[in-house]
Amino acid sequence: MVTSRDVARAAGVSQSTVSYVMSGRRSISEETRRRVLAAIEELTYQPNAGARALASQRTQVVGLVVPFGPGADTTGLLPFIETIASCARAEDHDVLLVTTDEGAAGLTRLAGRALCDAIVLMDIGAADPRLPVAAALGVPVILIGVPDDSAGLHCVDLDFPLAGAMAVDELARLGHDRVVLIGHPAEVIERDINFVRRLQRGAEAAARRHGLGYSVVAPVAAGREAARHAVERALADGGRPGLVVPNSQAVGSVLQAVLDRGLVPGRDLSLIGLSTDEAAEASTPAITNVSLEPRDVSRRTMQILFRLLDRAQEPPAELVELISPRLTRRETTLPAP
Amino acid sequence: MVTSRDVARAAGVSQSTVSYVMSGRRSISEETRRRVLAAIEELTYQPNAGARALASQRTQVVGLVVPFGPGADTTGLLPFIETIASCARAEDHDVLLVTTDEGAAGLTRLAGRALCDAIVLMDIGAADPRLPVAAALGVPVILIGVPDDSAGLHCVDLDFPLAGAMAVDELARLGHDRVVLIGHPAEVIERDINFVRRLQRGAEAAARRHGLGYSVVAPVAAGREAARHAVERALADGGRPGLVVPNSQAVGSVLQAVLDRGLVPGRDLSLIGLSTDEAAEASTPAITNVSLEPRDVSRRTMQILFRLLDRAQEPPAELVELISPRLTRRETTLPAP
DNA sequence: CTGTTAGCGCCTTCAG
DNA sequence: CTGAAGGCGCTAACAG
Repeated sequence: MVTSRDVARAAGVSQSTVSYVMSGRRSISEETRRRVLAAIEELTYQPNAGARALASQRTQVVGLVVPFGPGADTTGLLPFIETIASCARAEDHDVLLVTTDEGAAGLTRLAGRALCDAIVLMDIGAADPRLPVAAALGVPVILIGVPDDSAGLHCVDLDFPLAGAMAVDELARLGHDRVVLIGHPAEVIERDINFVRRLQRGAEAAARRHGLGYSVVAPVAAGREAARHAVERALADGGRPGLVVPNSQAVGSVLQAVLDRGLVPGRDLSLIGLSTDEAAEASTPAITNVSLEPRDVSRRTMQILFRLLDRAQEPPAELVELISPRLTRRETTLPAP
Repeated sequence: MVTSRDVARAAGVSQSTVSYVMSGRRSISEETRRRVLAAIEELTYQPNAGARALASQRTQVVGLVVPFGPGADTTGLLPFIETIASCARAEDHDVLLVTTDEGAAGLTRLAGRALCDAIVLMDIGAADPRLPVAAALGVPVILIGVPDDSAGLHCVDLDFPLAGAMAVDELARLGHDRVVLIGHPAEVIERDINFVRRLQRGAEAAARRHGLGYSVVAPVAAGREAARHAVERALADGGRPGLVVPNSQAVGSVLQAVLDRGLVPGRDLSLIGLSTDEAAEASTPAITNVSLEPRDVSRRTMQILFRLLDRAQEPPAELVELISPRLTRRETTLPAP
């Protein structure tokens, strides 16, 4: 292993000078700077992360807590991880992966062992038991997801009320006279996450604005049978219904159930999913969707995180940041009138 | 921050005793042991990871290099990551995520900065330029995927020749008289990965054994049009063809293309995909598949990794470990005769 | 502008 | 069975 002392010796300077050349924390004559950099290059020196963390109290690592483990919804998770990793690297940080099945213990470990400088927490429940722990951690924590009470922590999430409103606006524009939301399975609602409610609120308000009928069909369990039942009930009342399916996992089977009834979305009715663009495009027919914008959400998260880490900069005053979704028209909605 | 000195003071012992209690590297009287553990509990002491790494030269971190970035195939990646993280935690290790778009630089960084004790490298190309670098790293590296020349590194992967043979065996059993492989898009073959060829070899040998016709249709580009063309060519020669699609991403559109021709898999022909079980089950109709067994592959990988880290234990003599796939009969293959 | 020095918190050899 | 002490490699005062 080559240390900064080796570099110092090779460059004919003191060890601390090497350190200062690397950090830029004090001015160095062009001459010695060059010599040191040459020696670093020559010896392919790299600073020891543990030693640096010990001395500087900064690990250059971001902890990322992701929803793995039994019962977790991992659909569309990858773009989040990817974007977070990429943003971290852009600031010369690394990402340490922790899974939600460790619960609060994972958080105390990250902070207690000084494994990272900040934590990104995903899969936030409405009353997530980890939040009080997270808030008392002594390390900045940012939530992806909005709980009922954020405990003073910064949150970033999709603007779900707006997502609901956008879907309904579009259905109104296409001439539908009523809107049906096909909800989540009961277990998701239980375990999770108030984004469903937030979306419903937005959708309902928009429906009222447009004077459209509005209903929610009882949550769909996983699987095709349940989707069939839900669609049956959704279509039972006649009229010209537009369907909204705010559930990445269910969109496919709901679409299939509609097709199985001999109805063609895009001709006989409209269906708008809340899902990743990837999934929406991969489907046949391609689904008109409101995107979850994982990349925008992640980017904003990391932006706030690094602002929190630079004590030079003010953190954003607003604790809750909502990212606007994007509606993409594909094949499952009627053509514009 | 509470240090081991604080614990020592609270327990009325020396700091080194605390260290020995935690590591178990020398015998401690039951009495002092109890006192120390009580103090640790009381103060909720956790060892500082940086300090420990610096002193012990072990980080308790596993580097995981995953295929993110433009052009990477991330289908079915999550179960790998999840299983690797879980196995790491089972040995009190953490996982540091690095993306393939850093290339060899990511590897030298992991090792040079002493960020981890061992590295798991995914998305291995047939002649992966990172391999010589990886082999000279001074840190154990394990590959998920089998390159042409493993450079002395341990590899774990699905047994693709066997996967090809299993699919063909099944098609023979179901009474088909010829087998068509619908290959990968040219760009995948280029960039990647010789698993396609390995699978083809296994499939071809099996077809010969059974006296079946065997052909490969020119690679499918991404998208539905390409799938349509491929299916057209695959079915052009008549007979009773069985299709094998060794491409998670293409299975869906190939299936759709078959349906669009008015043919029903499971009635008019058979289609076997090489894909995750999740994707195979989610599809309508559910796809008979040969699974990629990401969990088995990952578990074996981590088992080897920790054996390499315990210099007490012998590493496995065999460098290349192949995991057996599993064929699951679903709705896209004919009923057994 | 540069060098010297004192830790950061823990592991581990050496003494007892 | 336990304590004292040196050092892991780096940062950041403190001195010049």
